[in-house]
Amino acid sequence: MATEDSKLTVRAVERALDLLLCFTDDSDLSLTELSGRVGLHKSTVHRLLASLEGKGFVRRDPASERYRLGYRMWELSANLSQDDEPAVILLPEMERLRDLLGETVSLYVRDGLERIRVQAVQSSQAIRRVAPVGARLPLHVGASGKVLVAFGAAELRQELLASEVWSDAGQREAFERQLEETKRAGYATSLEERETGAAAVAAPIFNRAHRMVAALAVSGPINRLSADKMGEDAAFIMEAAKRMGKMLKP
Amino acid sequence: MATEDSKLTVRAVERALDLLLCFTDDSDLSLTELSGRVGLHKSTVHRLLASLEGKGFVRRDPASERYRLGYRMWELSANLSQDDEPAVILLPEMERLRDLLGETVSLYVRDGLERIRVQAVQSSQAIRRVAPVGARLPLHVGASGKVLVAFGAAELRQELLASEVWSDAGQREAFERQLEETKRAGYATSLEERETGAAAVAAPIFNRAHRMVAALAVSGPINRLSADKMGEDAAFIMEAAKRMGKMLKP
DNA sequence: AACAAGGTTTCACTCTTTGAAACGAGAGGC
DNA sequence: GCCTCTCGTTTCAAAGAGTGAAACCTTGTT
Repeated sequence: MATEDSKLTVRAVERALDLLLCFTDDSDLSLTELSGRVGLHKSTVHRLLASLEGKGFVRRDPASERYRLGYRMWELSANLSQDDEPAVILLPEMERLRDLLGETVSLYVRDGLERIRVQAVQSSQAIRRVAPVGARLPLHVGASGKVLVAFGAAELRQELLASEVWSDAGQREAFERQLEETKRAGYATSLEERETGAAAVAAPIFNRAHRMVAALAVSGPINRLSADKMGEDAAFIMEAAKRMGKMLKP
Repeated sequence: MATEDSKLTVRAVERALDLLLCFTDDSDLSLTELSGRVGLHKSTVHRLLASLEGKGFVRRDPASERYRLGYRMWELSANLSQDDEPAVILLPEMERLRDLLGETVSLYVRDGLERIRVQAVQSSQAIRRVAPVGARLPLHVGASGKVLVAFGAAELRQELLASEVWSDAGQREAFERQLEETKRAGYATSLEERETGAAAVAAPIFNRAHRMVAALAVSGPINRLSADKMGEDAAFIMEAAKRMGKMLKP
């Protein structure tokens, strides 16, 4: 890939943010590790880290001298969940749906060519789908991925289909067919697409301006969520999604 | 103040982080607002925001076109609470203390010349101290501030006393006396120092290497937490703090 | 239609960032 | 005790990257 839009962004900033993103995989890292991770010279990384540390985005563990995310991140993350965030507003409704169906309920929003699980309530059953909030997942596998693409902007669909995520043309064409099916049915399903033994049903949530803002997903083990069962549950999920859409701000 | 260590940090990165910090006050901001806030030219801010947006740290509300924190922040904040974080490990003990005393319990760590409330469990009483997690507060007022300074590094104490936070020398000297009293007693109290009608008792939490890692505070309305009552509660709080210290990782 | 108020892009100047290399500071090993 | 290896920090010259004024575009308003 070429330099693309070399003028429109600031390289040093992007590099610093790449450093921050290293901490999604590991909680603490040394300078040399970070340097290797992002492929930059030690001195460059050191300078960038000093800037991050100065603003409190990164700190050094007093004992190990290793770098970790700083407390400014705690401060910022506390302000993430504003009252107008779907992840906050829809939580009670998600709990109701969880209690109704007995399975784990998740809420996804799209971010670029990926999706983020911004909220989740776990099933209380012994065998259940565990869904950590904050997880970033691909858009081209899973029920909510299909929903987010099928009911999203046409440009997104083009961009995803033209991207490099497909193992072969067959996979891409199968996905395209599933998109059509999703638009027709109003919901999507997935059987062991991303995790073996796991199944999911997902439906779009539209705000009052008829724009899709999130995907609501119910997921669990395949022996409880058979194809038939998912078809039945879909009605409840779509109804809940409709109700949720009316609760949103804009 | 002069340019200080002009060579050791990266200006563009610091500016970008300043932009991110603007979102602790407001959930969404326009380019012009941000530009005014940080005192930089629109085009500069635009370029920095493009970099932040490209990495997902900032996004634009599709409806209002205004900037907000992006979903990468959700992802990162989900990874903040590692299993070795005091804020996570100590939560059950904090709940026990809350049930024992019936008042709001908070956990603070120092960050620079400030402190962050990294965890809190609210009292269940109708009149109670509300303590949002993530809040950044000054070090020179409040019971936990005194604890964090009194039992912290000597350099920190020097730095704080030499800083510009004091309204007059009398205030600073009173604070120094309270530090001595705190070290002697093993805990600190505050009566309406930061918020009128609020009182607090705080004790240090030391890890097994005898380094102070956090301050444990119990706070409530001044009519329930009289000076006498605080003295009695202090024993429970110090005992809880001691127990908590043994639960920490390093 | 003309205007105003954001937001976006261009462009020349130069200041800032960059990475190699030198320097320090510990931690083991011999 | 000395040497060596590794990791973090600072220095420095070269140039590439960031900066902000200004022009441009887009959208909504009078």
